Amino acid sequence: MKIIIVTGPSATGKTSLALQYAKECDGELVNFDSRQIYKKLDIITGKDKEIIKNFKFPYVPQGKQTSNLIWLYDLVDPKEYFSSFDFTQTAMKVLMHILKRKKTPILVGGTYLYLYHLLYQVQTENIPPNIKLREKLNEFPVKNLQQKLVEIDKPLFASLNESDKKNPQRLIRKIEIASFYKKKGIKVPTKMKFIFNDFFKDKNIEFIGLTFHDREKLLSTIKLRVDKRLQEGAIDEVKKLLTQGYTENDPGMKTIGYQQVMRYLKGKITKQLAIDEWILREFQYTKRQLTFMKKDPNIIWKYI
RNA sequence: GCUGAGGUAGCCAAGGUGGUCACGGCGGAGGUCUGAAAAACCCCAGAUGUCAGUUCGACUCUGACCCUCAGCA
Repeated sequence: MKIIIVTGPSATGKTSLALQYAKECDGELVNFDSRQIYKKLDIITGKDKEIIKNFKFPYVPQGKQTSNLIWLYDLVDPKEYFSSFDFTQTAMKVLMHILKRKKTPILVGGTYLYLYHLLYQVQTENIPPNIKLREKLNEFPVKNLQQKLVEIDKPLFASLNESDKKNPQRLIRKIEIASFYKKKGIKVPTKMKFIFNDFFKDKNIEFIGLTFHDREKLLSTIKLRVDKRLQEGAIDEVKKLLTQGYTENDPGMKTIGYQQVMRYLKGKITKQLAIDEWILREFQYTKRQLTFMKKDPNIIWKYI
């Protein structure tokens, strides 16, 4: 059985390539873009709804299509949390469903962490996030978070790298984990192993990464992308969300583009500044994703 | 042309009675990544407008010059 994966920065043509594969091997797309999971965030997250709508499966008479061309779009409300764990759980169900019907799953997206967990993570214990605790701990300075973790599990803290030791979000997660184990009276495994997810072991995987050959091209493409989104009505999309009561603190709204446009609409920055910052954040984000992805030896890179 | 203010990294910007590696922020490079990831972090590089003078020693004091801004002409 075949599974195709297409990843890389935005505006590299992931969707077109995925659709090409869909035609070639009777496939169905599975989105792994963390922002497109959200309902109502269409324009700025760049959902290709038009392309999808106009897609025709070959060899299937019109009106007889039973396939869902893309999965995991519009799954949750912007006010809801959705984690990489949630993604993995949902994606596994979808993948099995697609394979059962003898179709080819084509994973498409840019959130490498989601893919990483799907492909490599072995979930040993079920330790859900404690939102109340997080909200409380978010008020704490890093020093206190470090102390707290040291109190609960000193070796775990010691095993963290310099970056994580100073990272509030990661420390809070570690506190959640350490507290869980302590309550159960089990020692926290400081080193957890990564194994290739069993599900993928017997599959024929084609793992494609699309990227630009230079940064200038990346930046100019992002500029054009942002321009396009503005023309498509990005500002109105945010206006509408604001009137519906969404705020910059909602999980889904913590997204590049929405943050900047919201600040513009609230009169905090000029429109030009909002646009410039949107482009800059998008560019920086892409560089971070590429840093993460390039460690994955399984990706076959294609430069455009 | 005169008067005033000022010239510190790509941008913003602190400083001092002259004395080890000149505070920061943004941006840039490189990284981190196990239930927030379009998140949150780590880390590295980079500067005293020019030329003289005073001094053991000047980014700091003096002078000239160049440039910027404001006001007056």
